[in-house]
Amino acid sequence: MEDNYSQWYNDLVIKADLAENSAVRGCMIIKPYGYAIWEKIQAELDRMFKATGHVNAYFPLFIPKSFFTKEASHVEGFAKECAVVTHYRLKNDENGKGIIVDPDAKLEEELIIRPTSETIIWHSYKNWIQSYRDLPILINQWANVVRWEMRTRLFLRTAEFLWQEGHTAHATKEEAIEETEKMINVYAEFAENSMALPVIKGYKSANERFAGAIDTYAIEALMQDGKALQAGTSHFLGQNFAKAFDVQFTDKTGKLDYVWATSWGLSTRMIGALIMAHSDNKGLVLPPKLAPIQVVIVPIYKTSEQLEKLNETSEKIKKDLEKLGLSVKYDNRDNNTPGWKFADYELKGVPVRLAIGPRDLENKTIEVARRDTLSKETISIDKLVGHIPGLLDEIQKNIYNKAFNFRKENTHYVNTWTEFNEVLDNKGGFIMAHWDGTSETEEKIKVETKATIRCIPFETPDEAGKCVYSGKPSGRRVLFARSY
RNA sequence: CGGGGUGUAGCGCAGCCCGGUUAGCGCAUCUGGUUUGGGACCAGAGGGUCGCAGGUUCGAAUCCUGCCACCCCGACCA
Repeated sequence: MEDNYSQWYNDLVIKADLAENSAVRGCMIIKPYGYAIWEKIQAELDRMFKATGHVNAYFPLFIPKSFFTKEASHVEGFAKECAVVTHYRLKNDENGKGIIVDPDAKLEEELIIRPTSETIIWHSYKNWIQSYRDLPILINQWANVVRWEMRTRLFLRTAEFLWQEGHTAHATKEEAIEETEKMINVYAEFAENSMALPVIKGYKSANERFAGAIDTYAIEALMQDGKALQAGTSHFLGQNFAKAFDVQFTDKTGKLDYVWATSWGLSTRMIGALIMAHSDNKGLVLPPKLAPIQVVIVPIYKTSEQLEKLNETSEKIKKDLEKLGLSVKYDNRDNNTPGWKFADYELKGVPVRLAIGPRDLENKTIEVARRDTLSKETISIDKLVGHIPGLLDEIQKNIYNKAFNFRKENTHYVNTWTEFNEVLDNKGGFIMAHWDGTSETEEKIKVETKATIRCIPFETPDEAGKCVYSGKPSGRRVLFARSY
């Protein structure tokens, strides 16, 4: 494991052409290649949301301050990290000091740049919901949000980030809880199938719960440096927001009741997760399902006659692979050597690289290289197109298995406080340990070790034990880790 | 907001302690040529208000004061 992990990671991101720090504190520029990864993530999630009955909509970036004050715990949770718009105009300074904010253009009510959209959305829902016939509302929005964090980290915690946020309204508590569970399952399925990232689904403890939620479900993933990353959350909001925004409906029996709510979100942090879960010393390793370029073809030649012949063969291979729905790049730029291109596409994480030269043309062969194992084989061109789809599947599986085994090896079942500290200091990773269920104990553990309860896993067997900290009885183990 | 560190070419850095020619190196860029099966080589060229503002001095990237920005470690968090 790398000691200078964060340094290595920052270098990688910059070298990999993914992002660089902008002049604005804690914001990121997502360069085209990084954005292409986000577009793949978006496309897959959007498909899954629609398959589960959701539709997309868009709400304003600006939220009047008064909206925020309506839900008490929500304000408390977000107040400390809001960017606020106070004026709407600039003017030339009379003393010639350039452009200044026009003091006459002060807004009567300040506008908050959304850190999340519950408040403005529930303000709208009030007008959309009168009867049980208006329910459920199942809306998702793709948006940017701003959270003025004290400390930022590229991809993992930037001041502005892109995400999707789902906001649903339901007639019954049961239906809302079912929705909350459904969406955490969608996230888990996405993480495991598309991102090749094994995750643990579970409940958040009261301390870690979303501001304004009754219950928060989360998926937690383990990064290669032994730290946990919260990869997606789904919240059961109860009737908190409905009450705060006075959203009532008439049910089938004619009785008036408050609406039940959920919200769920997943952000560009996932790009960071992808990088930190799968990368090696040569750069990114992208799972084929999310790779903007799945196959790259690099020609090797000396003369322009050779290149012409290679162009012909390569373009045909490219077309044949594209017919299978694959994304293929043929890189015959002559300003870089093949060796340079090999290294560059490895840095970018392209799953499969094909190299073809005069020698191959003679033998009717082609070199196939895998990014995940860095292995190479030479196969007959005739068999190539039939070979690639299966190879991509295999790579996808292999990346998942590698991450799964890593997590398995780094999940420690500990029973004593000494052991707990030893594991944290020497190995890191996930710790499954008993906990007495109190916020007090959780807080003490956090202060002493920086480890928090990542989640109370859904699928953990009942097991009598004693709290690793207080020694009080516990009915099951929970997941501890140091996290991002 | 507390503790530490860094600001010198597009990027990465040396020079600063101990002030003194025209501020240097690697990568990248441009031109010409030779190259191309794992990050090519040779020759030449362009590119700098040394973070900003004061001060000390005959003379400041270098010393002093103030400010600003960024990074790392905490508190906060997706």
